[in-house]
Amino acid sequence: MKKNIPTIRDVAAAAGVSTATISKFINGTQRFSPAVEARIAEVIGQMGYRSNPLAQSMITGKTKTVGLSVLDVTNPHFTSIVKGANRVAQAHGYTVLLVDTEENPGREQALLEALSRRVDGLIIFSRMPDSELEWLAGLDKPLVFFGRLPRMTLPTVASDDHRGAYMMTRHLVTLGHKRFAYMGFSKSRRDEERMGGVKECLAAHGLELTVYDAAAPSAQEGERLCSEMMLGAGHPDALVCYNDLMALGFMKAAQSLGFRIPADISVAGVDNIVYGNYTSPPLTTVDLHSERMGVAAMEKLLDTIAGRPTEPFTLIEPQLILRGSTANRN
Amino acid sequence: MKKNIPTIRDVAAAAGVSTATISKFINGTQRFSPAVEARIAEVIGQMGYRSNPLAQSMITGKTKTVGLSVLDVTNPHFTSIVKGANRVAQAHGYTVLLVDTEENPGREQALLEALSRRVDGLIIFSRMPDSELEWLAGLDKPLVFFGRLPRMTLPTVASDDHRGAYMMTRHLVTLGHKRFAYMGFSKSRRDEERMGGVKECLAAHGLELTVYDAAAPSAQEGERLCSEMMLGAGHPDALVCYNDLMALGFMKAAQSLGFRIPADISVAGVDNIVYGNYTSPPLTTVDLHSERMGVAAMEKLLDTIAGRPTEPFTLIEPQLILRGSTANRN
DNA sequence: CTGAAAGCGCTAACAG
DNA sequence: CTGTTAGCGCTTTCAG
Repeated sequence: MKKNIPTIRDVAAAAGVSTATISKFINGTQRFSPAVEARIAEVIGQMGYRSNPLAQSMITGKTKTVGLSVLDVTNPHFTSIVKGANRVAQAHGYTVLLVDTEENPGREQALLEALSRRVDGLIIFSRMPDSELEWLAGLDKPLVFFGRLPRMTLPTVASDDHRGAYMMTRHLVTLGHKRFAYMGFSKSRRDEERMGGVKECLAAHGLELTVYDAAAPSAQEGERLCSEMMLGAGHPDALVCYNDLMALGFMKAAQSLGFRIPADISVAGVDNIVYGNYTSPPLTTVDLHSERMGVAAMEKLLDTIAGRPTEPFTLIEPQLILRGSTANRN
Repeated sequence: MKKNIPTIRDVAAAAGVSTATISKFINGTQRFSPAVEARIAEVIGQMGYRSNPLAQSMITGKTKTVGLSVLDVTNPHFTSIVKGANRVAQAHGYTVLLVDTEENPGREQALLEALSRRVDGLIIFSRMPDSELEWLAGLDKPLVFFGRLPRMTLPTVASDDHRGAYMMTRHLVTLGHKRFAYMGFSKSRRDEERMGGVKECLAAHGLELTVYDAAAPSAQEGERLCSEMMLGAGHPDALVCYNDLMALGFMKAAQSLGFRIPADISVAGVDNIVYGNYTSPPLTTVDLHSERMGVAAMEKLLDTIAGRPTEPFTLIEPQLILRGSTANRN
């Protein structure tokens, strides 16, 4: 099974030319006499030679590869981003190397460090504290970050979470809801923005907000927090969740506790993951345009790599998606 | 922004030792006098030196990195596999580089080719025709393949799809269903096995099967095929889908056409994706133990890389998950 | 204990 | 058109 992988030297020898010639031929850097080209092509063909990208990268400093690091490949929001990024990268001849960091946040730095040296640029979705963000710049690679940064030192792509949450809340207020709850995930950088949007809107209408905090942005946590929220004295009549996953979990648990959605409580999520379509009732949500975020981030990265000028900050506008999980109380 | 990344030579010079010493120190290959070690550590620290993994890999031939190629990161079945594989890899100090091939099957070979030279081994989920499988072996890398192979030339991990489908069908027959339909996805290697399981069971009970074929293993296709299946003369009373995604789509479409599930038709999927829990009714399915498959594949790969002996073939047993989308007709 | 030197596989001037 | 000659940044004998 140990086929000796041929090197450029083997090929050169077999074809009776120099390694430089092979190199130039492979990369199309230069043309040669038909006789030589034919010979080279033939030898390469029968030896099954492929240039070693590592050696190639080491000298050119280019890998035609970009890294994309996400928090959880299991979350549809992130996989949509991946889809978008992938499409753009492929169109430009780049390969995307995906890394899932959530399994072990402690290893994130090591992971990114390792990845950064193997790619031409990085797109990062991270929960890293701002202090460590400095460190990212030290990687000395073109880099695009997801989310709003306090001091915008890195090129970023972000959704307008505050606005999305505000819009959703505004809608629910208009529908006549009075007792609001927000199921958040405070470990996320964006939780604050979303909760802020909800609060700001409620404040403007003189309404209160009860906040619940999940340990993970998952359906399971949504289920877990449900009984706490619904079985106290006077449950809320409108719930905005940090994301759709949590909303899905909540709805299931609420329904199995005997509550009707949206009759007893309106539920809304954020992300517009595709599975929100398949629940009963289907989930009202805020579309953050995940895929478009992936596209924008990859375009920005590729521009940076190519030395093209780019906007340092792209904000993607949210959009309300109204479905059956919210009702009119007027 | 252009920090000159320090090389081993810079460090050696600054520390007043040779590059060889630095190299050995970094890799812990050898110990040195406390004085020297302290000096080196200090210099490395303040220069922020990190060895270049490319150069390192080029010479050692090891990357401490493995590639995992999946058909669609958007499909929960695959992301579960990723989770499992990731966990094992990290536990062994390996980094997983994930690649999504479905966007462009035509580019799959190029993608794998590129990836293979950058990693110590590969785990591949592919729709590649058997003829091209040969080519994979030619990559000359430790490699684990998902699915049953005709001529088992590669180490593989597979679910027992035939058995799972048989079990599910058996259960539906026992429940008293008479008119069976199978919604397949013939482009997949596993479709045949699943359909075979269904057919074999039905044949044993003298029952017929109507087959529908989807263009993609997606919820959207499930929705699309629904009207065709349900609005003809005499619709089926039991449907087994190639996967849960298709089942989800079908259920939604059927319900919006006014059918009740499972009263009018029992629906079952395969994969046991988490979202099957959040539909109404929740989806009956066959758990293929995706995550366990990822674990098994990664263990097998790591064993191969380390030169440890391994079973060439691992079969993961399926398990029936009974939920509300199937009913008793007796 | 420490260093000199020979490359890994490939590209990039620079000659011819 | 084609070849020579330096390395890229690092590891690894092999001496000292």
